[in-house]
Amino acid sequence: MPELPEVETVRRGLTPYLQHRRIAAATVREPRLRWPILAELPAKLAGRRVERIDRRGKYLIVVLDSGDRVILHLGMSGRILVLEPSVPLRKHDHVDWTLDSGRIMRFHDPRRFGAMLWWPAAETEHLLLRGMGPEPFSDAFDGDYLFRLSRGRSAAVKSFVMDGRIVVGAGNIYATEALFRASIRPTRAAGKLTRADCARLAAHIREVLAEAVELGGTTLRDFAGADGASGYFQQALSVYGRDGEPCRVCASPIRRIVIGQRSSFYCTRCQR
DNA sequence: CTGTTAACCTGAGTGC
DNA sequence: TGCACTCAGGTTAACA
Repeated sequence: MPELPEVETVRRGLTPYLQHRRIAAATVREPRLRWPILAELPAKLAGRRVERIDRRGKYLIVVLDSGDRVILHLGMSGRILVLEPSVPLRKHDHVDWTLDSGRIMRFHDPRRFGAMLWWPAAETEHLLLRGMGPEPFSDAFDGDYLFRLSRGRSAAVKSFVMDGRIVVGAGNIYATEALFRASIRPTRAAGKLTRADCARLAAHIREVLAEAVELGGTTLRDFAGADGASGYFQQALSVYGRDGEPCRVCASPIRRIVIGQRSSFYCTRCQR
């Protein structure tokens, strides 16, 4: 489900329901996520107030009044919804936070690649977040940065920009779309990009992510924001999932290949 | 260090 | 209906 725009959409949807609210109780029905949920998490959460929700890459960080934080990740299939307590439980509803408003924040994740981790106030840095690349909207991320880091790299440029140590937030959909907008074939060795290529690529990564955030993300299967609404960016997809269909620019057929075990799509004419 | 691959897990869709 | 198979928006660990 979630790349940066979807995670940001969840953050924005969640914030009005969680910010400045107290967590009355937490229930963990299935602790076996990507990493096990700390057994003491419900006890640690009970009575805490939520200061705010931050985002770093595809991670959500719930900051508590105690200074402790909870790191949330949605993996491939995770969803977080705020619901009335009368809504019946479904399969894979692994965690509930009951808020003092009476509503429930419910974490649902069929594939369990997601995570809910405790980050104590005393720890300045979390292992998971260490070594992450810059946010795509930050000043640190631009064409010069991409050019510098890509020198000598033989890996496909698509794998390169999906590597969270290079830049965070661009997953399979948006990396694919940004490469189309930048007219760069996803198989090109990162080290063979010119300065101009890198400048276009950085700009288009930022642009496509920003547009997707504004449209509430991409809903392919079951992505939904905290209020259950779906995103609208799928209507703006140029190549992702369009294998065999005509390019919207030149009408050449869009081709599907596999790079790094992930489906990739590109226009054989527009992208070199 | 870089690059590639398998692995984690469940469900939906397709073809026979 | 049932079965076999493929695919899915992420990330890490293990390996060459």
